[in-house]
Amino acid sequence: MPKIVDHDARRRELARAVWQVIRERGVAGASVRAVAQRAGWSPSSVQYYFSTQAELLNFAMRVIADETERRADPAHLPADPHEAALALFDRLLPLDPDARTANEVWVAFLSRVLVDAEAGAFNAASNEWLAEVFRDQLQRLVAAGRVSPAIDLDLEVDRLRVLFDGLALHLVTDAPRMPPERARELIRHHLETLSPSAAPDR
Amino acid sequence: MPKIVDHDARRRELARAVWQVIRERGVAGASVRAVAQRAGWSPSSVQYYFSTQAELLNFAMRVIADETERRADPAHLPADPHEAALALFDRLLPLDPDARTANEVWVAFLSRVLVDAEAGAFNAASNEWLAEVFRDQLQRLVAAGRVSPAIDLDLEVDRLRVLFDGLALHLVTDAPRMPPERARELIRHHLETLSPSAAPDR
DNA sequence: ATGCGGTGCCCAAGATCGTCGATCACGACG
DNA sequence: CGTCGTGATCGACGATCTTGGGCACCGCAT
Repeated sequence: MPKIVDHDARRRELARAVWQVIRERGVAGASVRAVAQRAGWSPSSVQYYFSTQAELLNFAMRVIADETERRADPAHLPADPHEAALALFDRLLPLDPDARTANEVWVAFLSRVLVDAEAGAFNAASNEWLAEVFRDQLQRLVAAGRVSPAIDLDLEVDRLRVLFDGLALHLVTDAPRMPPERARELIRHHLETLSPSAAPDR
Repeated sequence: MPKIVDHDARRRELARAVWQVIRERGVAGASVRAVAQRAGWSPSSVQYYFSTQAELLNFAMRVIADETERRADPAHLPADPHEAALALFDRLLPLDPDARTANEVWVAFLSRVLVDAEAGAFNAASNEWLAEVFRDQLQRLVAAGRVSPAIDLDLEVDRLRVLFDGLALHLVTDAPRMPPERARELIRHHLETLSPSAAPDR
């Protein structure tokens, strides 16, 4: 067994190069050759770890999804459900530069969801995961009396999912009209409207 | 002046070929050659009308955007503001195959919004237009007593924009979990929650 | 009617890309 | 010290986008 290399580490290293190239030239510019050059390797070396370009891009996408899920770890959230929900959105929305970069790359990957079956599966799984997270948060808020128990949970989960993804999209693609503070305001307001004490005028 | 051809008509003809190819082979299959073959021309002829592939796809998207704006023409909307709003969303959301194709192209272009200045400007203008449309609708609903006059109009416009774009995104990228009927339901429910008579529990 | 110029269309070549096969370097183990 | 598998590379093929040049044809001026 000669010259043992940590394959997974090398693959993650290449994934980072993919993100950089995508941010600089867009997903269309994320050629195998460009990624290889960015990472300081020959195109053939990249192919040694990813036999196909789709495999490379899909892996880069999966790494982002994994990091996002890790960020959402409920371990260090505030005890109060309402505070916890707000904190969770702060972590999930692309409000800081790192998360913003991840979301820019994610937006770029969206085009592949329509074309690549595996990317589509990742996207579906990611949506499924987010639905679970939001369902859990809403249930906690209901249990704490911060959200009316009479809501249609499935419907509100979907509304929150859609609102969240639209918000993430606007934060990245329409920054001038959607600064981070505005996004926080919208989330706060939306949760407010679910409150049992919410007057219809507010 | 020899052999005069209506350039704009020819360009729209090619745009239609783009939609057909996208529907058959996806966005990735929308190569210049494939579009040319579909339209019955040589790749070079297409090049004569669109010097670059991005230009071709850009134009195809713009045509669809124009048609969408035309479809949103409030002239033939129902008189009742609430019915009119629902009808408008039916027209704007990618519920039928044509509108769906348009939105697939839109999703594919989202990645370019971050790296291409022209795509960015187009996206910004589109968002601006949509904000105006939604603001107008909300104002009509308020005037008709279907939406509480106490709402923060700017905030609700933004919430509706974000909800709408998230909905359009999910309709295209997560069709199994977001069928057209569910999208209609979400819109109806969201407008319901803005109603002055909306009980907090519903 | 006839030549001329511009328009519409196309071929061919250059550049880039994804992928495949063959090849080289090298270190661990027998 | 030889052998073999791993890591890394090069070269080539086909497909693609793009550019530059060239061909055909139409309509007006002469």
